[in-house]
Amino acid sequence: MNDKTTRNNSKFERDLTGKTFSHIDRIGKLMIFEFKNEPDLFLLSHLKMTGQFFYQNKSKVISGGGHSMTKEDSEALPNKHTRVFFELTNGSALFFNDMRKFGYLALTNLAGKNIAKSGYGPEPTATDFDYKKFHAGLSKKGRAIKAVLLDQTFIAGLGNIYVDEALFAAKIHPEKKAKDLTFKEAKAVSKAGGEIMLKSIASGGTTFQNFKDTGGQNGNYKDFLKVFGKQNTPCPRCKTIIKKIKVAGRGTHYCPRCQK
DNA sequence: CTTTCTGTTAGAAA
DNA sequence: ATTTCTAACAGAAA
Repeated sequence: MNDKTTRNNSKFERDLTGKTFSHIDRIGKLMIFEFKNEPDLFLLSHLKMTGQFFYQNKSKVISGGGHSMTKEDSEALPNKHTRVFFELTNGSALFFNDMRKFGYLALTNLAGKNIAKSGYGPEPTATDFDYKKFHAGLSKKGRAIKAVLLDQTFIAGLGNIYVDEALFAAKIHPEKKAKDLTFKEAKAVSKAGGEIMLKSIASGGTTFQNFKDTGGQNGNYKDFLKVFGKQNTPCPRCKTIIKKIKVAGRGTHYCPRCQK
């Protein structure tokens, strides 16, 4: 929650009190909450680096007042990283936690939601993802392929972990110029990216340090990672030691032998 | 102790 | 126009 939203808390509360969540949409890493009978009201939320949503049913929601610091209480919500929480009519609650405060919740209207959506490129998970168009786009980019894959306006949804994993799957060096990818490579890396995302979603995401899902569970995709965080260990394909370098300002892991 | 690193991206600078 | 760098923040690790 940034300062701007904090200052607007009372308006934020006023605008949402009595409303009913009806559906949660998404584009890239942006969550879009919709409301029953409110076609011109949307709640946008981005988790950025450390944002988390937690849902607790009635029995677990604390009612306030003094309590001892037991082990169980260490997971009590709200806690010091809780920026916003919603008390729902069935007695349960939804908490938005964000240690580093980069994430946000923001109310907007239909026009605002559409503007936000228009800033995103196609999703590699889409069944109609256009590989030809993707390759044509790459051919105009002189930067490293990794930088382009992280560019949400160009292709939506991939973050640092999955870009490294997709480049490894497609055997492409992260610093290779985007324009130098063949059609075959462009198709392979975008296809791998989409498949990796879907597999990760199916296993609850990647818990790198302290990510938890809405119910407080770790993600299990870390068990499937091939190169991310695997620097100084053998490549699962060729046993060459995985390297870690910096590309586009981000920690980048790759196999110097497999990825050309 | 200080420095560097971290799952993201908007906005400034080049 | 496009690309790179920096800042926003808190905490863990080196």
